[in-house]
This record gives sequence, structure tokens and C-alpha cells, in this order.
Amino acid sequence: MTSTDAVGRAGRRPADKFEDRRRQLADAALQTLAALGYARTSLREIASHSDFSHGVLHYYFRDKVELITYCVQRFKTQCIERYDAVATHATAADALARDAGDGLAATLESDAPMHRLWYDLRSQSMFEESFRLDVAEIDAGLERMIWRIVTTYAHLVGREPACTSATAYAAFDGLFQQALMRHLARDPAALDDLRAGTRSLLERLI
Amino acid sequence: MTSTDAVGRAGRRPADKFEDRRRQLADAALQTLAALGYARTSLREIASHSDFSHGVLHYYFRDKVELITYCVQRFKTQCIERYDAVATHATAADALARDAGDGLAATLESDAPMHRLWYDLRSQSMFEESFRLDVAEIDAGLERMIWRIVTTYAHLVGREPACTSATAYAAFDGLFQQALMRHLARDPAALDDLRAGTRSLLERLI
DNA sequence: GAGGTTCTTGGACAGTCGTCAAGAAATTCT
DNA sequence: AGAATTTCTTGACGACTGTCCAAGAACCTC
Repeated sequence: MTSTDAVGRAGRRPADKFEDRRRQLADAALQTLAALGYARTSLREIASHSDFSHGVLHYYFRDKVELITYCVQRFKTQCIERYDAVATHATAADALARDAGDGLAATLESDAPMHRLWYDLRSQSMFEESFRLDVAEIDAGLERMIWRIVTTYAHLVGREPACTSATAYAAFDGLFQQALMRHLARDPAALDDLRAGTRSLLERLI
Repeated sequence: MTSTDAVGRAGRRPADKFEDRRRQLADAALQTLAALGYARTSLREIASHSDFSHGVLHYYFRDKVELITYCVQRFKTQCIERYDAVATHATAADALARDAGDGLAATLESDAPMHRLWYDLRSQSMFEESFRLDVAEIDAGLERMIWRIVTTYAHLVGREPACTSATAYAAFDGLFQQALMRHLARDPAALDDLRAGTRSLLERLI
């Protein structure tokens, strides 16, 4: 029976193989979620985006909840790594503002499906308590990234931030979300407005 | 056949009765959506929140898409009416800032399920094109409301807004969304932080 | 290569979904 | 009042869902 018990199996000898397969399946699930949204993602749809049949999902995950939770956590680590890599080694304030705006616009354009998945999952967390912890941790990581940019910018112009970390993140998050929606609606000005808005917010929040 | 054709029926004589019932069913649907979220709302669940059985939904709506679309439009009119009623007849800047923060905090606390439905539907609109138009109109109405507050505040302190209407709305929307999530997670500081953040943003954006 | 373990498949299950149609019930009209 | 029409209920349908399982393929060790 242990051979079909994902939890018991997870801690065993060739844990690498087992965990690798979990990651592989979770990536297929994330790809499906980003394409269809949470409401329309089924296990068979996930399996069809992978190299396996739908039955294998219950060999590596106890049930759908564990799979989705694992996906959210995996998504979280990817986000944190990504955002921790955002370099803020600019030496001039306006260069930093430009780089920040360009960076946000670049990831919005290239990773739009991933970002809309993030907002979808965050909305789900308002209905499903089981998602809240992971979502809150991702949010905290994003808030730290924004705060690093804001404080660095402030110091480059010889000032201090004039708002809390939470307020700064909320403002940038709202800006990014609006830009994402407009970009998905094929508004050609969405990216430029995001760049301009980033600059405007940076100037205003310090 | 016209008796079972919702579209053909809608334009007939006692159109009031027919339209009233559509509104009644749509309200039951909105109540269900606010409670369960979009992903878990089924027609039978909606009917159980009304005084009718599930079959009647297809008498008043062609299919589920038309029902949900009708709900979004109805939700929109309620929002626009509500936000157009937000009085900005304060005569002092700090009184307006306080009223705005109190107003946002009050509706967040009393209508939290409705607000999380809004963010849920807005996320869905990033996946389902059919929602985008209505969602964009609600967003535009919200943006106008925020802009009225910002401009009124600016004029009360003898200045002009220092950002675009879109940027101001994005910032306040992000602030409100963060506060809503924290409030739903039973963070006792969520409402106070929303009030403080509102004041902070008003001061910063002009 | 044989035997045992691990992995994967594909089908079956019980339940739920949106949809529809037949007829009962309620209402309106004459 | 009865007839006609509108409104609503009930039960069914095919499709899809998450879950589970028997069977076999693939892999490894001896």
C-alpha cells in the first residue's frame, strides 16, 4: 500500500526522482492554470498538458487540493526567486525609475498568463482559506521587492519614503494589475502607461 | 415557442414582470457568487438561494453565460449608483480625507463578500473575453469616483492632482484590495490601515 | 534472464454539471 | 365559469468531474 501512498513515499530513498516528477506535473498544472484559469482547470486537462495520463496525478498527489497547493507553493518560490533577482544597482534616481518601469513592463508583456494566474489565485484565496497562507507569503515577497526599489530610489534623491511599505506595494500592485488587464485587452498604451505610472508613483511616494 | 424563448419574450407586453423576475433571479445568483465565488457557483446552487427550482433559470435566461453576463451588468449598475452617491461635499481637506477613508472602510466591512466577488469577476475577465466589456465599465465608474475625490481634495488645498486619473485609481484600488484580503483574513488592523493609507495616498498624489 | 519493485495506463465509479422537455400549477382572458 | 396562456417543477439526458483500482509496462537487483 505504501507504493500508492504519496505522503509515505515522499520521504523515501530515491526521493529525487519522486520529487522531480511532482515538480514536472506541477509545472504542467501551472501551465494549464495560466491558460485556462482556476475555474476551468481539471485534472484531465492538466494531464493532457503533460506527458502522462490523468491517473498518474493521484500517484504523486493525494488529491486535487494537494496538487493545487503544491502548485501555489511552487509558483511562490519561482516568484520570490524572480523578484529577489531584480537588480537595483542603479546609481542615479531617474535611471532606477526607468529600469523599474522597464522591468515591470517587460515581465508583464512576456509573462502575462503567469501574472493573470497570480491574480486569479489571489482572488481564490479570498474564498478558499487553504490558499491564504501561501498567497500571503507571495504577497509579502512582492512587497519587499517593491520596498527595496522605493527606498533605494528615495536614498538616491536624498530623501526617505513618505509612506509605509504596505501602502507602496498596494499602489504598485494596483498599477500593475490595471496595466495587465489593459494589456490583455490589447490596449497598445498599457505598457507605456505602466512605465509612466511607475515613474509617477516613485516620485510621489517619497 | 416564443413562450420559452427568453429573448423574444423580453420585449413583450408585461415586460415589467418578466424583467422583474430576471432581476430577482440575478440577485440570487449574485448572492451565491459572493458566497461561493465564480468557480464553485452552479445553476442548482443559485436556484437553491432563490424561491424557485433550477429549471426556471432556463426560462428566463438562454444559458448560463447570459445569466452571468446579466449578473455582471446588474452588479455594475449597483456599483455605479453606489459610487455616484459618494458625497464629496466636505469643505476642508482633512475632513474629506477622513470621510473618504471612513467611507472606504465602511463599505469594505459591510460589503466584503460583494467586493471579493468584484475582484473575482475581474480576474475572470482576464480569461473570459465575454466579461471584459462590463468589467471595464465598472472599472471606469470606479476610476471616476476616485478622481472626483482626488481633484476635490486637491482643490481644497489649492493644488492640482500630480498624477493621471488612471494612476490614482490604480493606487487606491490596490490599497482597497489589500485591505479587503487582510480583512477577510481577520487582520484587525486592516480597516485602520486602509484609513491611514487613504489619507497617505491623498496627500501624496496631489 | 528471473523476480521484485516502482511506475503508468486506461477504464470504471459515483457524483455534479448545463441543458432540455413534458407536464403541473398558476395566472390571465373571455 | 371555462379556455388559453404564462409560469414553474420535475425528472431525465449526456458530458464532465475527482477518485480509485486492476492490470501491465518499465525498471532495477541479483
